Amino acid sequence: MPELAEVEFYRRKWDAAIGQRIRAVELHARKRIFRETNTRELVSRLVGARLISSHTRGKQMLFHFSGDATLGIHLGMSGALRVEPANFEPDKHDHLVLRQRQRALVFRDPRQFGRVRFHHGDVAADWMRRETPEISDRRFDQQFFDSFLQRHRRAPIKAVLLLQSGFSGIGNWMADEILWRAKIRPNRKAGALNAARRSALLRETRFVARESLRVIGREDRQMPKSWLIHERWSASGKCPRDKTKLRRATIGGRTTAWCVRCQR
DNA sequence: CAACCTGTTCGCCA
DNA sequence: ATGGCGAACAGGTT
Repeated sequence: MPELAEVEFYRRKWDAAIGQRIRAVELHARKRIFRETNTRELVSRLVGARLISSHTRGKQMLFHFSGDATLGIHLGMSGALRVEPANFEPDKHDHLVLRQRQRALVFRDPRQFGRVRFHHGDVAADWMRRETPEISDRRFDQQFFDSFLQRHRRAPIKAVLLLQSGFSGIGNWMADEILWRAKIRPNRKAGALNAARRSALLRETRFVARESLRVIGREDRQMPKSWLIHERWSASGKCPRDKTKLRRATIGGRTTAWCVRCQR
């Protein structure tokens, strides 16, 4: 499931563990999820360390532990974080288990498009750093937005919205939602949007990011009925505005749903 | 049984 | 050198 707001939702699941010591770490170093990660160091540094804090940068989660240790988790397409009782027994897709006295912190990812990283030291590793401003950041302004679209002017706007180097945390359903709200056809070239439409697109990008973060924090997380997300999966999906049957096609390498009537 | 999937990275090409 | 695009990664679900 994981895009911006869901990543935030999963990150918070491990908040229950803050301040507590890790007593044991269980993983299988050969799994793809640990590609290019020093798992021996991960285990040796995390055992005995306390979880101090965590945050997200786009879809990347960062968990900070005592002793300058940072665990990075990316959920990929099918990843999830859970908190389980102390006697939890992992199955084959539970790739990482951090055991505390009262609970087990679990990372599960059947498809293993996600990734577990580890870094020790007070100087940040490349994967922890990020030049890209978050959508909510003041630096994500019209100037940044316009120059990013200009740089990718030959690509369809849908594909541009999926580039994490500009739209931190935006994924497939959010991109469709943003374009639908801004009434822009997903296959329109990014460089073909005039100033008024770029302004609308920035506004709707901020709106969708802010609203999904606000709503998805709750356990019964459902976006409002009026949102495109409820219609975009079924073949019979209709535009929430004018009830036109949605069109579906692959744009920017992903399945895209849009309304041919109100998106131009 | 086949098609499909809320993500990223790589190699090829323009 | 930079950007666009299709393929590959893998297993569960429809």
